[in-house]
Amino acid sequence: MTKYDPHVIETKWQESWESEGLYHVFEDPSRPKKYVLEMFPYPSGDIHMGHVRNYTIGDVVARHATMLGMNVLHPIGWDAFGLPAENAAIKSNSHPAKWTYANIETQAASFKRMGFSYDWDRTVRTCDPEFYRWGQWIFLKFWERGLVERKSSPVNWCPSCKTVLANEQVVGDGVCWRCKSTVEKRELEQWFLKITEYAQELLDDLDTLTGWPERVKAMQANWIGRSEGAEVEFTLCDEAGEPSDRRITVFTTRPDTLFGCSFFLLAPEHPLVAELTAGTEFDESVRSIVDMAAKETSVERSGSDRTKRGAFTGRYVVNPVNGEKVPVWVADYVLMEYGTGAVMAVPSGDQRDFDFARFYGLPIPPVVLSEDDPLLAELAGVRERVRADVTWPGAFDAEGVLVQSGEFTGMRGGKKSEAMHAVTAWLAERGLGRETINFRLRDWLISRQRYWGNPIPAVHCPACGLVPVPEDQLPVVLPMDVDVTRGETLADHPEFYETTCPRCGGAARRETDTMDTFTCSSWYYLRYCDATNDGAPFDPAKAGHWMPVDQYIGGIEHAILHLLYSRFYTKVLRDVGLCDFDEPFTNLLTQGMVKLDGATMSKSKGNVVAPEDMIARYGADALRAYILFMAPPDKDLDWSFDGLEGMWRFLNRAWRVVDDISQMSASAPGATADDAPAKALRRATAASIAKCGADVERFQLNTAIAGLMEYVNAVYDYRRDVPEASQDSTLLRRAACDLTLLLAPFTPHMAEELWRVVLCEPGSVHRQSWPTFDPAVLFTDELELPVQVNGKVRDRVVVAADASEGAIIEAALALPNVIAHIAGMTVRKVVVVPGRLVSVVVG
RNA sequence: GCCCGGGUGGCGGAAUGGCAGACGCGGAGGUCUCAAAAACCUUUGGGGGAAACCCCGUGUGGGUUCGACUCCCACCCCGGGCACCA
Repeated sequence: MTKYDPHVIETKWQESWESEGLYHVFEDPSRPKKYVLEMFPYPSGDIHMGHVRNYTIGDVVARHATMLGMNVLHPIGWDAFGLPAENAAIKSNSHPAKWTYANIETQAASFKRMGFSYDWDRTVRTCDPEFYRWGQWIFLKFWERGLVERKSSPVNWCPSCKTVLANEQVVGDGVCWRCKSTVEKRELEQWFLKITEYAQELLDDLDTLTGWPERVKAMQANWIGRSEGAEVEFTLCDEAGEPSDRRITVFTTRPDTLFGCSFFLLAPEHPLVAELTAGTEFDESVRSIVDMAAKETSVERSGSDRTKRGAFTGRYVVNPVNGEKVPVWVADYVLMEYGTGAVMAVPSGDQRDFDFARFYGLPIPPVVLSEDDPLLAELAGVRERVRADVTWPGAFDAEGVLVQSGEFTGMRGGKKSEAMHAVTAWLAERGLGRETINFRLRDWLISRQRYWGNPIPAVHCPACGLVPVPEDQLPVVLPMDVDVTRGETLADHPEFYETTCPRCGGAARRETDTMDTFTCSSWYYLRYCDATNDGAPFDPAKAGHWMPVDQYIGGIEHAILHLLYSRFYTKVLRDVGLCDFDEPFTNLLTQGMVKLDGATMSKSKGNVVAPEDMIARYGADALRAYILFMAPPDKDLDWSFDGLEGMWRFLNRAWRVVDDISQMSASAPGATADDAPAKALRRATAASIAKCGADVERFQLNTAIAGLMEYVNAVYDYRRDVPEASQDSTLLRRAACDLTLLLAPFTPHMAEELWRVVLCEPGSVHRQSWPTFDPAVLFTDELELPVQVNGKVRDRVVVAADASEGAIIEAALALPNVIAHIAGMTVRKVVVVPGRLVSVVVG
């Protein structure tokens, strides 16, 4: 009789596994490979419950796959660059590297204490030169392919983080993803990766990701934001309508409404605005709109219930489709970032234009009418404009029939309509427009004005311009003598930035911006395949063996950011010739958040439940099993202490029954019991093996554990129902061994102790095969089938497993409660679902 | 507004068109004990009934089906993403 003592056995086995190299893995082509990966952590400090959940899910999946005989890669590493390290260094008067590496040590110790089955030899830390060197190398490959651009544009600036941000890092109501400060727009010259060149493929390939959750794919599709339409050329003209040689292009999804364009709009930031109004009487009023827009944040400027403001520029453009002269206005609701920053206003077909037209008294000529619009009687078939206003309360933007639209009158209009294609074709023939696809996705701004990041390998040469650092000079090493506590960045270190041009040898300045941390996380999963390679980021053959990641597990908060960037990197590396696959992550599991009373746990709120405290009390195995049991992995979970005690009880119950069975003397040879309890136990064993495996494969880890509880209950039932002297110890020992094997992925330490010490079985439980069973055991001689009368269960019938349909019906109709419910009625039909139920229809 | 996901006991949750509520927490009662803890046993959706058993019940309203938590249509509510996107 031994006691379950997790504190002794857990650390004992952790040390043992490490010295045995139990989780060390190498490529073995003789077995099917499986790459199980959890999103790597940021070394923020102690681990929290979210980590426990994320990495436990992955560990169960990896261990189960290993027991199924697969060649499993299950690595870990740290996403180690980033601003929190700088902030922490300032606070503690230290260096970001010191803080980062110390936290990595702490987290690594916690992960080991949780018993995760990582191959530690493949550990990646993105702030190690051995890693970031290859991030720079990949950047140069992007550059060679024309995917790197340095350009000036209005960018997001976080005043608190003192750096620019990518669009994807501006979240919610225009706040910084990390510090939640409101982001400002600034016109700056920055480095971009041209992710937009892959917009169409990133969108199209979402359809191939059948192993991804719908909502993640929907979020990415939303973010990429494809819309089909046309570019249309408007020609600037003078007040008399005499055209100039100056054209302004607009993007529209509704070229079919072109005849309804009654004014033309420019964004306040549009470069033409100042030029058009300079020195005219309109300059002042236009400037007031421009200034007002500039002062407001993008949050203040958005919101559709806001009154739209604008000013006439005094200039006109010619509508290409009818030669009409329309006034050019500046309007604060036109965005420079989307389309061309210029819009053809069709107030009858667009609510915003409608509001604007009403406010400033501009005409609203109807061009697309609903079938039931009374105006249709007046305007049907009318090609010329006879009406320039409507009595509608708002714009009509649905499908309808064209009126007052020249030769297109009578066609069906709407998005992607007949008229849209016809008008676009007409424009294209005359060189006045073309079909276009517009994306919401912007290029990825990757430069950061921060120290603790991967230096951008570029040199500014007064003679040669921007020059890439040659490959053989990589890495551009991040110097360690920068004092962030004094607010220093690389730009404060002449010994870093003073250099010579790699091309002409003249004096030059090294780039002092670093790369967005998301560049590191966009390819780290490839590095794990070949983590110590010092001649390349990875060997394509090794990546070819392991990639793509079969199962990726992480938080939903990366639905756009990390997952989109990684997909982009993979596609570029494929085009570079380093990968032969299109997508990095075949299956994705987005695990839910761990909350406390509905709120996210955070140190600042002081509502953190520390995993370490739970381990100290119940051990890592109980914590692992409990966090999995609380809810399905993809659902948010509200932490509660109540059930943890129950999980502790379950582990003790399982321990006790295995321990008891291990001490039974062997039953007489050949004396295999075949009574009902023995059959029931055999069936329970087989059913549990089947259920547990199937549940793990579909990530129902909560029901997998529930199934193990049922199994333990079944073993107790047998021990209770059969007198001790008659119990079949062979059968029980088999059950105890199978139970231990099934527990192994979930509670690896307890299972190991039971296997090696209590049951005295040879070798590690984690080197055993997943248990199998004889399906024949699942069949029974007799079945109990529910009998429904008109859809309601009224009785149960016991029949032989091989009974004929006729015999089943006969027996069912003879049941007392069935007779009572069909009395006085006619049996119309009897449905027998084999092995399931009997359904009697009466009327 | 558009796009996703969700709505089941006191609670976490289960049920891949077939007995709704598995498993666990919590509750009630009991066994063991001087007592407690631990362990074990019984019970636990609501209502009626002594019981057999009956009625109601998976956000709402319809539909398909012998049979619907599950499939279809419409709607309500909650969570999330996008959004003055032309």
